[in-house]
Amino acid sequence: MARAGVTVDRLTLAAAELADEVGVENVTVAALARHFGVKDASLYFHLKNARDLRVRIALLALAELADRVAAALAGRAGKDALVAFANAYRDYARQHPGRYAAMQIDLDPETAMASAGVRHAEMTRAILRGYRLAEPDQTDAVRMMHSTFHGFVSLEKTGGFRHTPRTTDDSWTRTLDALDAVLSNWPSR
Amino acid sequence: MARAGVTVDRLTLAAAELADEVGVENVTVAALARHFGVKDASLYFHLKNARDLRVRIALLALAELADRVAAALAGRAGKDALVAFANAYRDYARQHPGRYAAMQIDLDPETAMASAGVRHAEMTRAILRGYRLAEPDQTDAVRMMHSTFHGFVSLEKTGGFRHTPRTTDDSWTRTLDALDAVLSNWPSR
DNA sequence: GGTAGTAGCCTAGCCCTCCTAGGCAAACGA
DNA sequence: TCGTTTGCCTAGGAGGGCTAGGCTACTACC
Repeated sequence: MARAGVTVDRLTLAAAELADEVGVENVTVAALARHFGVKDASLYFHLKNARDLRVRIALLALAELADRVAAALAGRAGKDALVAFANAYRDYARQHPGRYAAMQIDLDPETAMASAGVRHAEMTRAILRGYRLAEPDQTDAVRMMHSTFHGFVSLEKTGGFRHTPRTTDDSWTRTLDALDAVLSNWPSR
Repeated sequence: MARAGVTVDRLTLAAAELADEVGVENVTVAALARHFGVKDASLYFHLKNARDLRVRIALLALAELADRVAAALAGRAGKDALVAFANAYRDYARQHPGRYAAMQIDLDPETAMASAGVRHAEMTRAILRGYRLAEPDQTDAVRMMHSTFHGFVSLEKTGGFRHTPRTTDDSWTRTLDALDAVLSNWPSR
């Protein structure tokens, strides 16, 4: 009988698309096998286990996001760079809710170090060059930035902002204004 | 044979404790049934389904958190209130990781409106009284605050800050300083 | 205090997912 | 063309989610 031509990469991509459609929690090895017209047991030739699959989705998403952020950041500095970074981040999360959710998985340290998350962290730090912050303020600022972005995006997604009529887009713009303001004028100890 | 004396409240509490121990994703109806020395099918007399159980954990957590925040806020104003709120929030999330994770479930609008999440939102807004912000800045500031808290706590938990030596406690303190600074000096449009 | 009704638990059983063991056939390199 | 590897298969066990239908312990009311 003809082979389906399954590879780990095709598997990961299909899983990522499935995640965006039906949510990560519904990305199962069995569903993926059905998508390829193959028995679920066959996929264990390519995958270690179900967690392995989710980790691969997360790594794919991290790489894609880092690419997008890098493209958005090219040739920009200061607030311009901050806004471009933030919008690339939020847009990715909204266009790929499943991939974004998958990214939140707890990676073990070695995997995390080998992932595009490192590139991501470096780019975040690069933005702060425009704001002239020395250590340890720089680390604190990086953490605050990332917290704000991630927090906003995930609250927006789970409907945490639904009870107020104001559009989330407007709040997002103003939050970035505020972030730019603190970074420009970081409080001293 | 003697009855186990299972009630929805006891079930929810046990599930919340189980969530803190083994993670929400491992809170199963079957595991809960074992804990009460009862068959899993019996629990469907008390619960609609597995999702119902998770929603109940979320509602319990929201109520507990709102209580803690309310206690922390009593008699405080300005930055003092901001810091007390933030610490109550973060402490709860760290002491009850499973409950906190359960809180992130997507509640349907009616359930959300009837939950302690509303109280929580009101208290967040109350803090801003000390900063004299008019609408719509107030809403934007509430959203930014909540985003920062949630983002920081969840990144801290999933290990997003592990790659830098600086302690998360220090970054947290400085993030609150920065937040206080922007709220005190909210940028105009 | 007997008894009807209901609340609380049971068994049986179906479907789904995860995963392992062992087998066979297609594709490929020598 | 003939192994060897690669890719898929069947069979099956373990465990979670959930339904249907039945029995029993408790409660309330006459």
